[in-house]
Amino acid sequence: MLGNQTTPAAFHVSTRGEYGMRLMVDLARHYGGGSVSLHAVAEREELPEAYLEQLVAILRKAGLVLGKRGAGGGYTLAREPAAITAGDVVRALEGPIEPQVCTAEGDPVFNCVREQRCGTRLVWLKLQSTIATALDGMTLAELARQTQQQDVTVAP
Amino acid sequence: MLGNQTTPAAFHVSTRGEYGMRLMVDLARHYGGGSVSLHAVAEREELPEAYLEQLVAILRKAGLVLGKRGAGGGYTLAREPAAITAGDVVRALEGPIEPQVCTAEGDPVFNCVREQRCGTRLVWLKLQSTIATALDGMTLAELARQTQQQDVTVAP
DNA sequence: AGAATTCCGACCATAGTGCTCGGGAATCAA
DNA sequence: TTGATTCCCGAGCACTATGGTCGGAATTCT
Repeated sequence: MLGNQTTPAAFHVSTRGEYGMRLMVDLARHYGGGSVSLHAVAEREELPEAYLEQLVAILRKAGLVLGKRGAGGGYTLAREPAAITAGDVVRALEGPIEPQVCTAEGDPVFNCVREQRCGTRLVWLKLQSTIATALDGMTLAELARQTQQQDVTVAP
Repeated sequence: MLGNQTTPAAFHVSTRGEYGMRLMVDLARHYGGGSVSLHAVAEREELPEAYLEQLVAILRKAGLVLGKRGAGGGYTLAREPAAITAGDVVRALEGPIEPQVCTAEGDPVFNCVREQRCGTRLVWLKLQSTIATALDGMTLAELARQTQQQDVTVAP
């Protein structure tokens, strides 16, 4: 392509985050009811099962889900739904919340020589903390519950 | 690559947004002092001038800057620095703030059939409004001023 | 006229996205 | 023990986005 203007969308969450979140909410809904197979999730959520395998592998390595092999096996949440936040899921699948390398989470990295005269660092810092706070404030329990009842009315 | 785990970073702002924001803050600092050439900006901010041309073209089409050709020409902000927000700049360069297509800005699009039973839509909705509020709350005037004084001390 | 500078569009290399496919290993049931 | 089920693992692949470069036209100032 070229000097393209059609910049698609800012802060877009890829299918990793999207599908992964749906997977986790699905597991939250069935929490306490034994293992859930990826096949079942893929069917309910209408997602490609082979692709979900990749995503759930990441979630397992992040310690968010437990896998059980064999017939009757499947996945379960590693902790109760109220103890897993949207931030946990997003960070596992999409990486650390980090608008810029100089605004990484946790450690205030000072690897940029322009640091002091940088007029834009504040933007990305604020953004980082804002996003993190929002995501860390939502648990899978809430998300699973919110959709039990059908009233998804959000004021703009 | 393959089933890669090294997911780089979530909510990463590309160089379009990064460089563009630095360009705009630079223009804000020189607001009222006539046109500023891209050459000067590129030198001060240590950015590739040819690439900046592309970015500033987008900003001009978005009505955020004005270009003046010829010797002594350059760019100026189209409005006063206090009337341009970080959100304006980011939206122009990176596209609308839209974590998911079903959570586009402005119009609550209902193009998703899963809508009602979708447990994750609330996450992206909240994220969208959170990000937009943060970015729209910062003006170029503030950013330009903040770095005049050297105290960039932000509590984590 | 000549220099400066914006404007415009083509081109290109690399990496990330969004999957598919094949096969191995564990577990359960008949 | 055989087979079905399911997780687990790694390779491959098409497409798009990213992050630029380059050459040249048009405009304006001196």
